[in-house]
Amino acid sequence: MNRDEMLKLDNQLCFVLYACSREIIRLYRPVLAELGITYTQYVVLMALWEQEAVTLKELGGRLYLDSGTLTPLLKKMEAAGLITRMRCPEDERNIRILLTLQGRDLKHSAYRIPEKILSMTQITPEDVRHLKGQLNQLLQKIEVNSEK
Amino acid sequence: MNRDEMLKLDNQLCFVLYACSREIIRLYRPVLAELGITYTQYVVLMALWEQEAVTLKELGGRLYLDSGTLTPLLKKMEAAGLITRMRCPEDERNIRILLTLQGRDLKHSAYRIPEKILSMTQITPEDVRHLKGQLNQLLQKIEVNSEK
DNA sequence: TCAAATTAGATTGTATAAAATTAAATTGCT
DNA sequence: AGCAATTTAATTTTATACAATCTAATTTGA
Repeated sequence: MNRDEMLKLDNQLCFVLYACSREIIRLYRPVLAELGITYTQYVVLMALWEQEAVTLKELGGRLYLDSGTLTPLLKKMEAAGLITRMRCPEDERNIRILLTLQGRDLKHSAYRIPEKILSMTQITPEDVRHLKGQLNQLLQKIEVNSEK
Repeated sequence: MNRDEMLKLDNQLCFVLYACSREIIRLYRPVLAELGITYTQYVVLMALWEQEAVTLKELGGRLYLDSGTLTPLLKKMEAAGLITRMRCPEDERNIRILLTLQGRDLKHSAYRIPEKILSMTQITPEDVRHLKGQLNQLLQKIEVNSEK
């Protein structure tokens, strides 16, 4: 591939990732709107359904988001009654994120989401597994490299 | 996989896509900053280096971005002297996007970018090709399905 | 023991994204 | 030709993202 080919949009791994990510999130939008949440709020909830009482810092590490994104997002979710935020007594610098009953209950409505999205994409479970594995490997490589 | 497993973050194809996309764009940021552009501006330029004089509508279709994103972005690029925007004489509703000499010349500085990013990710050309193919297939499936 | 360094979170400023709305222009139909 | 329906670009509104900076709490080390 010559240098002009290398700059073509269709030869960019990053561009197809960027486009795919936005297009899939577009599929989620109407489905999540039924629960009154956005995609970012959905990933926060998934993280908390797995492990509650994490700090903002830990949550950010898990989701690859910093306090500049999370602080306003979590304040909105607190105002919506999904979570509570409280300073840790043992170290006042940390904020601990907890689910409210409402936030915990929302999981019941969320159970049907994965299947719904899967049916919209027509992708086979095997392809999902394969693709997910490759992307996780790529993510690992980037993490290792940017720590240097 | 039971329904609780299905809601785990690590089992979401969408989440790894979303995270990967943002992390790779993070790698581009310092590289593109040397040219004085952002990642979105870079994909606009790549599209225009391939085919100039497209309308805003056509550009949006190519990049999966709508006018709400492109209009302010293109105005900024015009202010930076990279492109010009002009109404089509044959159909005044359309805006035609043209590169300036400076915008066209920026391609010379851009030639070294793909290799630079590749070396930062440590991914093999074979893996890139494979992953790119799978993501393009997924993108196609989403497009076909959301047109219904 | 206390000043310096570190850390977590909040704030600020800039840049995307995308839905909804508005305004302008064109097209198709009669 | 004339006008209603359609198309299109731009604008507005809301919600992320993220770098850079700031503040307060904690830890470190001389």
